Amino acid sequence: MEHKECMSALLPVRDTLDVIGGKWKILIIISLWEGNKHFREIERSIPKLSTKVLSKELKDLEENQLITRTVLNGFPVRTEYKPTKHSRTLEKVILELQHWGINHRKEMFGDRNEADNAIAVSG
Amino acid sequence: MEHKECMSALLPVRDTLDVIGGKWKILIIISLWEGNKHFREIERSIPKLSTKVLSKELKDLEENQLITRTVLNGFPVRTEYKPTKHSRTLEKVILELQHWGINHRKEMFGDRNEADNAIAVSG
DNA sequence: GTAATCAGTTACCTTTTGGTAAGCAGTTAC
DNA sequence: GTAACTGCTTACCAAAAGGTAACTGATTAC
Repeated sequence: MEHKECMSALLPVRDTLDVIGGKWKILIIISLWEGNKHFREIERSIPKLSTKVLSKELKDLEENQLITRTVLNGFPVRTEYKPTKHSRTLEKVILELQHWGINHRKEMFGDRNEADNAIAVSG
Repeated sequence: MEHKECMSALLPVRDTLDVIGGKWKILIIISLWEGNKHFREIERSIPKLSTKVLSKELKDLEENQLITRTVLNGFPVRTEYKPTKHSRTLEKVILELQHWGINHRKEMFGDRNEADNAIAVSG
C-alpha cells in the first residue's frame, strides 16, 4: 500500500520522458553532437524531419537547456545551435535505452541472430 | 557524414521508448512489481487510469513479454497478471531515467550551474 | 526584377493517444 | 430476478503529436 512513494519516484521518470521522448528529440540532440549547427543543416541530417517540427523541437530543447541558440549576423542570416554541457549527461541515459532495446529484441525474437532465421527458413 | 551509423544505433532507443513510453506503462509495471495481480487491483492502484487504457496497455506489455496473463477459473473469474523476469531488466533503465530527471530538475531550477553552462558553450 | 539561400511561421489536416461512459458476459449471494 | 463483483469491450470524444505545403523576410547574386 505504499503506492504514493512509488508514484512520487516516478515523477522524475516522467520528466525525463517528456524531455527526450517523442519521435525526434534524441535524433536532433545527436545530430548536434555530430557537429551540425545550422537549422537547414540539422533538418537535412535527419530524413523526414520537417521544418515545422524541427522548429518546435528546437524550442523545447532550448527551454530544457539542452541546446543553445545564437543568431549570427551576416550573409543569409545564420543561426547556430549547440548542445550544452548538460546535454552530455543524456549520453548515459541514451546508452542505457539503446542497450535495453537491443537486449529486448534478442528476448523477443530469439537468441539466435536474425540472419540465421532469414537464411535457413526451410529446414 | 556518419549519420547512418548514428541513426541505426537509434533504432533500439526508439524500440525502448515505444515499449515503456507513454503515460502509463512504467506505472503499470511497477504496480505489478509491487504485487498487484488482478485487473481491478491494478486499476485501483493507479489513480486516473481507466479500464480502457489499462486493457490496452496490458495487451501491449504482454506482447512485449513484460507481463504474463493467466485466467483462473472460479468465483467471479479472475485474471492474474505477473511481471516476467525480462521485465526486471527494466529496473536499471527506469533508475537511469529517474536519476536524470532528478538531476535535470536541479539543473533547471537550481541557480548554481546556470551561468556556467550558458557561457561555457558559446565560447 | 528574378532566383536562390537561410530561418523560420502559419494554416490546415491526419494520426495517435488518452479519456468518459455505457454495456456485456459470467458468477455468486439473497 | 436483482444486485454486485470480476474482466473486460465498444462507441464516442478531446487533446496532442505529427505532417504538408505555402508563404514571409532578409540578403546575396545575376
